Amino acid sequence: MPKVASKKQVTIYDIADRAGTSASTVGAVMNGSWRTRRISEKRADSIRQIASEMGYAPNMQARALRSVQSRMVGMIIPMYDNRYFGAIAERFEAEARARGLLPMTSCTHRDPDLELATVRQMLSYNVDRIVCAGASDPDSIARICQEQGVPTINLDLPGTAAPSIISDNYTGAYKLTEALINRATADGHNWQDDFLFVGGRPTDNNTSERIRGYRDAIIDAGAVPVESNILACGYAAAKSKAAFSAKLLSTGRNPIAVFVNSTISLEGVFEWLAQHNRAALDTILFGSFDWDPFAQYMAQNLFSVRQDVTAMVAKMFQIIDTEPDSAADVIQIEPIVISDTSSERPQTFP
Amino acid sequence: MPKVASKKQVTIYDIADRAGTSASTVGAVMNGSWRTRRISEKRADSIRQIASEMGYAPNMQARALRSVQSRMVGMIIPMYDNRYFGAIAERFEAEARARGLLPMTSCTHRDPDLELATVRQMLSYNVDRIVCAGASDPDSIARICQEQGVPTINLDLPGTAAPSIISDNYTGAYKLTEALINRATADGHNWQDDFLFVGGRPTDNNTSERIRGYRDAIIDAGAVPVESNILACGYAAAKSKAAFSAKLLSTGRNPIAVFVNSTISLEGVFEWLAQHNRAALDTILFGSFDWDPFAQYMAQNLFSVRQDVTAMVAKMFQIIDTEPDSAADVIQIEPIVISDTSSERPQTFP
DNA sequence: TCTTGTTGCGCAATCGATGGTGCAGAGGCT
DNA sequence: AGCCTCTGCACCATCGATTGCGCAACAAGA
Repeated sequence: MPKVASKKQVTIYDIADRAGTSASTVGAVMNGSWRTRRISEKRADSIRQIASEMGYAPNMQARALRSVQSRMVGMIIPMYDNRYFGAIAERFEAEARARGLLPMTSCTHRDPDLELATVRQMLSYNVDRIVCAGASDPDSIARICQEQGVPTINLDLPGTAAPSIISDNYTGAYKLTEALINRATADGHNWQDDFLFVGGRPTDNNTSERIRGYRDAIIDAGAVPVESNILACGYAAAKSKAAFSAKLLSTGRNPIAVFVNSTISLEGVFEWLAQHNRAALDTILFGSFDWDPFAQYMAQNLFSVRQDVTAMVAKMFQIIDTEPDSAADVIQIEPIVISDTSSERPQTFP
Repeated sequence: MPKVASKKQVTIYDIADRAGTSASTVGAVMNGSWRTRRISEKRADSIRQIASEMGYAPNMQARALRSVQSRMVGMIIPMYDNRYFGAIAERFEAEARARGLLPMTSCTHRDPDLELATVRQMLSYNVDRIVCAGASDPDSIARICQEQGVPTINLDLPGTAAPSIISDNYTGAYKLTEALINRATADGHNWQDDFLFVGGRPTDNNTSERIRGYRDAIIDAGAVPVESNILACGYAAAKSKAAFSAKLLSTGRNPIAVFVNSTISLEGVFEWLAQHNRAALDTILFGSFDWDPFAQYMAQNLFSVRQDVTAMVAKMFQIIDTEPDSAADVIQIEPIVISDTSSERPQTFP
């Protein structure tokens, strides 16, 4: 990066000169500690006046260097390619800003090495806290952060070394599966052998909990889960597309219902169907764990689970605000199950 | 934010002690200036060895305080609720990381005040550069950054006070409009009075350029643009939904074609149609300036313009890398026009 | 008048890395 | 032996804000 001469920054020394006082007094006034340092109201006012005239802004580097607190909070997140993570980033930034903290978010592509490298980089900048959203290995991250005395907190995927805020994946998946079964049954389908689960990593907590919910709902409906119908092939659209395609080509028939474990996996499924079997888009029942507006409005028969991102991030900051070093509890937030939108009144033009 | 005791960070002084040398020597070795400071190869090796054993990581606050360069680059962006801006954030982070810079991105909701406040906050942290992506008022931002000697660069929306990298909106819109007209004509429709333009802000450069492309393509097709068909009502889904709804209710008929100026506006249009006029989803021709996978796969008759985000961000960093203080040129990158996907072979099961 | 307390503020060290400057010792030349 | 040139490194001030400590001025009580 080419260097450009950085011009004058107003410092507390400049203000002290103009105010005929000392830098420490100015510093105390500017950072709010002036009452405990017994600076008079009058002097504080005049300093504030001069500071605002001169356009003073504190140098956060200097403050962080001296006080160790940087007022930066970092977050790693897998991707920005879906509404769920987009909303997490957005809420995280808003809540951080509301507290005067500088949010730094970085997407790490579900790559454990990149996650660690990014966290190390953030630690170099003395971030006060790190949020691991959807991290592959939150416990390793928690460990290296603890060495530096930086607390972490997990979002979306839980860990055992720091508090975690996640959705109630089991219940969400159970209800979503149940809704699909009810609809399939109402439509007179024999869904038992033709109800797929597509996407996700079998090793991650979210996927395994959702599979558990999927299985239990099937069992409670009096059927037997078919293991070969569970295609936990990863999240990426290309992977779910390939797995879904292979499954359909091997069975030679359309499924009745498909539980898709993320919008990004749903993208792969829809892409394949749009290209090879468009009619099935209107006949198969879809369940999506995560919500996307286009999928929701366009598919006639889509049920979604929408995770309560606002509540999750709010809860997370509540923990950050109140508990300095919290236990590694897992807090579950109930997601919202959305039935398809086809219930609203049609209003067609002739 | 509660304070947690921050433990020992390894510093150059700790390493100097263990290596039996001085902090300045260690510093020189760690930051790469050791050759010009005539540190011997042997000593450099032993210091590096010890540093890695002790797990040294430089304190970037201290470095930034002393050297003025923070190695942080900030970016403001409107939202993360669509693929276009999500991709911009993702590419920005990747390119920054490849250069050893710390990316900081923040979404500012197209709110000029929030944009300025966020930029000021970033300036407090001495970011080396600020990228204004889709900023409402990039020139004001450029001005306050210039006061601090921090260069800026505009992405997506141009400004006059800093270099800008944008899509060739005129050409993209012209081609998109042309494609829609060709299809409508081929389908035997009389589209001239029923070709809407929905979404965007008439005051922003992208919208006005796209409207210009839309108009010119209509004129070149031998028709006359209808001003009341241009609904530049803002980008938000709720606004486009309301404008589109009002238009349809006032004319009492479906349009033949709709040019929608962003996926977020398309969301509003689709939402209204899904709720009130679902059949029209399959009959109206849609053009979307910006691409979304679900919209693309699900709509039978959607043409999209996909902006070349990778090229745009690469070009931006090329300017950042090579030209210290570049002229306020506007560089246009050609976007890609995508016809609907209905051309691929169908493969339906019985 | 002299101690004791309180108010109001300045001094100076400090955080960790950077970079200008100075200086000892080795080696070469006359 | 005396002088010069390099080599290799150490010393120290500095960036801007924070903070422990100290001290003058004044009031109040004895």
